Amino acid sequence: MATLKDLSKHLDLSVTQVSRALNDHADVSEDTKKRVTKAARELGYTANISARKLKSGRSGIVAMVVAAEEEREMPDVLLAGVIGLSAELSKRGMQFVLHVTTDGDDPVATHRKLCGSGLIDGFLIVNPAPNDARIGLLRSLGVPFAVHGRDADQPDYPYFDVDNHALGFKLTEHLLSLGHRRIALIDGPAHAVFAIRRAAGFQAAYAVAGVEPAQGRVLNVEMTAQKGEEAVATLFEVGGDRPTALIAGNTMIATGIYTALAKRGLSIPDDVSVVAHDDGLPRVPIQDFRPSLTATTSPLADAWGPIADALATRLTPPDRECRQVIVTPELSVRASSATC
Amino acid sequence: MATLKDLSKHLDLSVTQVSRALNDHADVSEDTKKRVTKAARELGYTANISARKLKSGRSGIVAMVVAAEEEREMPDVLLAGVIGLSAELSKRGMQFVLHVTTDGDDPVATHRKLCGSGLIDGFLIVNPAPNDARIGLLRSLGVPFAVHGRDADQPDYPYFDVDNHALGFKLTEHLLSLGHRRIALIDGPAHAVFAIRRAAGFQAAYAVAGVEPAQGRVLNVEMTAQKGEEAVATLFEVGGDRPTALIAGNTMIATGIYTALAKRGLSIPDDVSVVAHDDGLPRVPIQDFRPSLTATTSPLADAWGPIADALATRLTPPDRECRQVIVTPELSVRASSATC
DNA sequence: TCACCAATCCGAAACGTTTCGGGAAATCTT
DNA sequence: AAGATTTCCCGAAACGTTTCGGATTGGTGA
Repeated sequence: MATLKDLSKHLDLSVTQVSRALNDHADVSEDTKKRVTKAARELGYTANISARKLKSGRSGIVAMVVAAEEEREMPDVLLAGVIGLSAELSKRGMQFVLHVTTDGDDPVATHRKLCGSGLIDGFLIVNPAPNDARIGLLRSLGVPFAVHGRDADQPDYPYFDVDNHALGFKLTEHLLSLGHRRIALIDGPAHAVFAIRRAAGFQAAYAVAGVEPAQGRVLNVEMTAQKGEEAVATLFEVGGDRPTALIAGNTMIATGIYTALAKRGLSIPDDVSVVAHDDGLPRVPIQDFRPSLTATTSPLADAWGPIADALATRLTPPDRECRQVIVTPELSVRASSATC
Repeated sequence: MATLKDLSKHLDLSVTQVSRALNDHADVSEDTKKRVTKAARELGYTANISARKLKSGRSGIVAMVVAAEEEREMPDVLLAGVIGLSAELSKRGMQFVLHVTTDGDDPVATHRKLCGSGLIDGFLIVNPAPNDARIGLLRSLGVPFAVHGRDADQPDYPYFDVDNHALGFKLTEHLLSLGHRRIALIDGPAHAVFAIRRAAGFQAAYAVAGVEPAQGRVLNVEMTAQKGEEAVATLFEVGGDRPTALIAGNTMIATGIYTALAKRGLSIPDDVSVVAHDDGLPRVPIQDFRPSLTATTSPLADAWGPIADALATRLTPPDRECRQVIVTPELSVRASSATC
């Protein structure tokens, strides 16, 4: 592989000047910049990232640590994240290290080790828990990171999040306005912040409508069709107090709900109204639902670009900008929700 | 972060000796080795990988490049691969870099660039094409790599592969022995070596049985339930020459076949026999099929360990062993296949 | 007593890059 | 025409590790 020294010999310039030319510094003439970049292309020069990192501290590599069990919990979402983030980072000339921890070993320890290994510029975190330990560690170590979601209301780090409170509120408010009172929210695991916020929005909608909130129920499950089906089973086996409307945390759960209700001979929306949040997962497109599904929409795919940007700007001195984005999804009313 | 120099000061030893102690060299006393490792643990020392790579050429990082469109084609398989490989490499103290190329840019160029970036020890390649260009590049560059599958009969590189010819042969032979003559193989994309080999095994079974091979059909599709369903539609719409038996390339395709036949009111195995190859994908467990599915089985999960080993041994001088493994799956006859 | 050997240790150089502190020549000010 | 400024350039040091070639012991056999 060609090195700076090779280039400098070939061009009869100092190594210094070649380096500065390639990094587009001010005090090198336009002419030499052209010559240098041309020669670099011809000789197939690529900067040695190890050497760069060693000297300057920048490698352009960011990492994400995911637990294998977490992968199993929400495979589609994580897959979308891995692909989306990796692609967006590649576009920005950065590289993406995915580190899967096997069952049993601690993600926080893994972060600590990776920090010490001296080749990673920053981290990406998805699906934070309340008061997330990984975030705590990275903050205390002063290592840059960006988060999909957030573990507090006013975080001091860059993130991209959906307004999950508003999302829960809108879906619930819609159903309440149609006259529903016994509504069940079937959403992701209770240890996920997004589910907690959505549940809060759900409660808030009851409060604003002046309806006794005890009539609402929240079920926390893994976000798969299978679990959605089981949740419906739980809700409808238990005698008289059946819900008249269901809210699904994503379209996979909604799929499960649709099949479970069909199995029971209950029709949508005549017997039960169903609404959902749509992440835009390619595997379960919302157009495929019959009857068409009333839903809030905010594609996961929209998140990866901003998150990559947030981390990239965070990494570039001297400003170390802290970019924070919250998007509020719109509600689209379709055929799956009707008056009670 | 603590460095070797910090340790050497703290222990009143030379940097050299600390390094040699940590790397378990022969000419350092057992006593100092103990002292050094203890101090390293206490001070939280982690070797700086950039520096190590720069000097010694070893970083412990291996990369895999996947194209985004390929991800879309076989999401479950690729996800399983990413998780499995990452986990297995982590176990061996190595790290796994996943690089997703966005639509349009060339995977081969990406490999070349990564080779030049000076931080990757070797590559993993999955799902090779016949005469794979990535393999050609890495070979010519002398960069170590290991392959899941193989692009030739007797490759000169480390790999782990299923005997896809035998697999296609066994499934077809089974159906032929039950009296079936019009058999359709619905398998992965025509540009994948595994599908080509299976098709060859399919043809070979016809030849050995002395049956006119023109009665068999091979369909190449993306390996999803959706595409499996569509394939059945193609096969059964076209008038009189319907197949009496179907072979599915994996359990996702088999799922599609089951639903498509059910929709048409065709029963398994009375009207149509169905057999499949089972990759052990967690999403579509073979136990869930009704009637139970006759299949060859070889879990993808069994591949990642051997592949990680193959690459790891390949990377360790001086021997640079070339480990090559082929497994032959067994056929389990169940309820989905019967006499014609 | 002396050379010799094994067992431990160490200094210094090197990997390829960035960056600090200057320096020479050309151009501009007065 | 002398100083000030701009423009372009360079040498050398440093990042943290590994490794080469030797150096220092204490002990052994002649």
